[in-house]
Amino acid sequence: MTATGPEFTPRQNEVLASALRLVVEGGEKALTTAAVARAANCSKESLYRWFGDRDGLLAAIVAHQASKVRVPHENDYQLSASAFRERLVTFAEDLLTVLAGDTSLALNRLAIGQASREGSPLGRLLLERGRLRIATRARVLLEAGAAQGHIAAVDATEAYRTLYGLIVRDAHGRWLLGQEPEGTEADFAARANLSVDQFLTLFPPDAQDTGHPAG
Amino acid sequence: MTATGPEFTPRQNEVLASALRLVVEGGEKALTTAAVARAANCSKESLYRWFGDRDGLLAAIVAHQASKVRVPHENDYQLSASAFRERLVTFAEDLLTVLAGDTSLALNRLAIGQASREGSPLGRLLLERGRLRIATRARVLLEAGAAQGHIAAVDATEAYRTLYGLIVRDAHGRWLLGQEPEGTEADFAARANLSVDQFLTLFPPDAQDTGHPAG
DNA sequence: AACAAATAGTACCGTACGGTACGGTTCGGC
DNA sequence: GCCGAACCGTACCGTACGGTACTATTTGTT
Repeated sequence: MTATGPEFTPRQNEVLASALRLVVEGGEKALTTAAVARAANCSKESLYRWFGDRDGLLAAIVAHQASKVRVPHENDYQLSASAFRERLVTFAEDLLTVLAGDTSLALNRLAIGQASREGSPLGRLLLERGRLRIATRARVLLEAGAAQGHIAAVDATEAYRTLYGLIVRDAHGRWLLGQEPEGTEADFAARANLSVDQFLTLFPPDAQDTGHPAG
Repeated sequence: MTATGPEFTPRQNEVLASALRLVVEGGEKALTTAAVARAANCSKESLYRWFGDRDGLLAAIVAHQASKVRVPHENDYQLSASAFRERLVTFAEDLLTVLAGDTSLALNRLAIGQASREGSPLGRLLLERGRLRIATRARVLLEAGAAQGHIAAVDATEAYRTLYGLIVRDAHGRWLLGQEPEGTEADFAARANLSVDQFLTLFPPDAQDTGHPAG
């Protein structure tokens, strides 16, 4: 059951924050138990007592940070078309900002680098506690928009994935591979606006009940 | 200058193929010099003579495999609208098939896992010899299509990135994180068709010269 | 046949790192 | 003030791995 989060003591959170900094700055290679102990002013013995082993520490880092993914739970109903569009644009900007951030990139690289192992628990953690939450938030918004006739009423997951593709395209992949996110905030805003325009073009509100917006 | 590829001897290619198998099956952790030497029936000394050090071996693996990215250089002109669309669908299917493949995923994971290092040569290698080639091929196709009036004549790079986003969405990210590509060939074909439909909706041929297809 | 170059196989070295043990210190409970 | 738990800091251990050295064997050349 995992009880939705044993969480950690404040001290342990401090240590995890230090460990996260190491990962962000130097990648997985920099995350040795000795380095964490030194950076966090704690003993290796404590690390092992708290997190079991190195893998447990990695998992704790990801879980700790992913738990900070707080999606704003706003009321999406009774939105005008323009307000709905504004919500989508904000979502797009937030998504780009998060994905281009040091922390997100570092944790994704960490989890992806370990994903060859069977089970790939880090990847699952990131998928379930990071991406899934964001996707859920967006789906709620999209379903509300559909209910109010702002967009075509189709499968929210399909619609969300299309929206994601239009917003992110291949940028995340390029960033993960080391290409600098040259995007300024203004660029992100422009990208967000354009992708939402495109999304609304593909899912126009007038479609009566056809499941395929572009068929 | 790098002379577009010093390439390797047949024997060295054999060794690189063995090394690639190790990476695909066990990730970077499985790629120890001893394991490569054992798997390829060669000596560690030869490995170091040929590839310099472990990083050189990694780079050689990526370069070797990336050099196999052979984009079909077809004649894209004098295509009917339906033939042009068919080309796009084929491209989409090929892209999904490649990205979902074991080898691509393993090499991307490898390069991404190392991308924290400054310079991230593996990432650059993959970007320049893999993604860039594919993008170039697609851009040529798109420019031809635009020249023949099959799609709106806009910046080919922008159009390609949108096409990529519509085809791949967040699937690549999920796969990289360890989620199984549940897609069968039929699923890929359906996805390819739908994404091309969406793309053609966003870049309709009738637009005279507006740079913004959805603005 | 003689020789040189390349290579397989193995043994070896140094180090870095995961994990453990231990002494000294702080801190809360009684 | 006393005790035990938790914890820091450090020292320590075993191993795995990157990289090197050496020998035996093959291969190609003259």
